[in-house]
Amino acid sequence: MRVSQEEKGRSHARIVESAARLFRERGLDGASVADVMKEAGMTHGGFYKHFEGKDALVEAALAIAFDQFVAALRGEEVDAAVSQVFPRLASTLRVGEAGRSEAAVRSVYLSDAHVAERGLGCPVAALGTEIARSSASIRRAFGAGVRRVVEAIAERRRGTAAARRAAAIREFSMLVGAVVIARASDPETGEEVLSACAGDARNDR
Amino acid sequence: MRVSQEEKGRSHARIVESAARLFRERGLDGASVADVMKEAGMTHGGFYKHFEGKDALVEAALAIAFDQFVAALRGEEVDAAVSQVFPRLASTLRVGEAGRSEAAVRSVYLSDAHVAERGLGCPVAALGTEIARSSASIRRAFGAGVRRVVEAIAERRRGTAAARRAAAIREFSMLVGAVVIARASDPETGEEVLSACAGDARNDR
DNA sequence: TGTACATCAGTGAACGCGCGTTCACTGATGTAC
DNA sequence: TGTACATCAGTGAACGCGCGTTCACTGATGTAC
Repeated sequence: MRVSQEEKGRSHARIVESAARLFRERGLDGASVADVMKEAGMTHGGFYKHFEGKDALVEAALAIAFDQFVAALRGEEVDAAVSQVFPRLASTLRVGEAGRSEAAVRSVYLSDAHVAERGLGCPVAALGTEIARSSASIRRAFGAGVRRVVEAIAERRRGTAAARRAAAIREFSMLVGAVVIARASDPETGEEVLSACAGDARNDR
Repeated sequence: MRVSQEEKGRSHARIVESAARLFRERGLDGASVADVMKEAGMTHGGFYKHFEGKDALVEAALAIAFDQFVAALRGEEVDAAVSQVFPRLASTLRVGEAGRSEAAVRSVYLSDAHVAERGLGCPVAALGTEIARSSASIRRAFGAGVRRVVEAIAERRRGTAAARRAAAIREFSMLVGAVVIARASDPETGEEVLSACAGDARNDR
C-alpha cells in the first residue's frame, strides 16, 4: 500500500542508517540488501523504490557514516549509540587546546570501545580494503570522507596549515592501520599494537 | 587420473600461490575456489583433495603471502614478480645502517608500484578489514604474520629492543593505514596521503 | 623384475543456497475537478 | 469541502546466477607378492 511522503522519507533514513551500520559490521559483501531492509523494518522488494541498486546504497551509507564520525571528532552532538563508542571525544574535545585535544583523538580512536564496535566506528578502519575494490564512484565518495576527517583532525593542531594537514594525515594513517591490524589479529597481538600506537614515540627513546 | 606424489606437491604449491595472489587482488569473497583452481591450471573438483575447505586455503595463502613479504622486507631473495613490487628493498636493504634502512622500507612500502600491485604486496594492506570478519583461526594466522613483519622492521632500527619494537609497530601501522586509504580513495586524495606519509614529520614543522 | 590390484589426484556434472534484481499486485495517498 | 481517479511505497514470489561443496568416475601411480 502507498505511504505518505513523510513516511517515505523516514523509511529512506532508516534504510541508510541500517546500511551504514551493517556494512561496517559485516562488510559490503557480508550485508545483503535483504538484511538491510529487514533491519529497517521492511521487506527487500521495496528497496528499488529508494535506490538504483546496491552500489548507490553503499555511497549513501558511506556518506552518513563519515557524517557521524566527523561530527564525533569535532565534539558535536551525535546520537546516543555513536557517543558510546566515542565518549571522551563527545564530552571533552570541544576544547581548542592543541596538545590535549590531539591526545584525546588518539586515545578515543584506539579505545577498546571503538575497536570492538565496528558498526558505529570509523568507516575507513571498518571497510578500507573492501572499498579499494569498489567502483571509482564509491572511491570518490570515500576519498571525500577521508578529506573531511583529515580536516577535523588538522583543526586540533598547531603550525602552518600545510604542516597541520600533513601531521593529521600521518596521525590518521597510523590510527587506521593500528585498528585494522588489531581487529584482524589475535587479541594478544592486537593489544600490543594498540598500546604501542597509543604511547607517544618519545616514551620509548 | 591419479598423478605422482611429486606432481601433487607441485599442484598444491600452485594452488596456494594462486590463492595468495587472487585473494589479495580480489578479496577473500571476490576470489572463488574455482577461480583459484583455474589460475593453478586445474578444475575446481580436485580442490578438496588438497584442503578441507576454503578457510584452510585462506590460512595457507596468508602464510605464504607473509613469507614473501617478510623476505622482501629483509632484503632476501624473492621471486622475480615480488621483487618488481619491492625493487629497492631487494637490492639495497641488506645494509645494516639504521637511518637509511628505515627510510628505504617506508619509501618502498609507499611506492606507486606497491600501491598499484595489491596481488603481490603487503597482505595487511590488501586484506586487513576482511580478515577482521574471519574466523579466530584465520586471525591467529594473520596475527602471527603481523608479528613477523614487526620483527623484520624492528631489526632495522636503533635503541632498546622494546623501543625498536614499539617504533616498528607505529611505523607499520602508519604505512598500512596510508596504503589502505590511498587505494580506497580517488587518485588525488590517495596521492596526498602517500606523500604526507612519505615525508618525515620534521619536514613540516 | 613382473604381474595384479588397490589407491587416489584430478575431472566435470550436480547439489542446495543466498545473492541482487524484477515484477504483478495492493491499497492508502495525493491530485484534478 | 467532496468525489473520482491516478500514483506509487511497500509486499512477497520469482528470476538467473555464482558460490562452496559433493560425488561418481577415470586411469596412472604405488604396492604386495
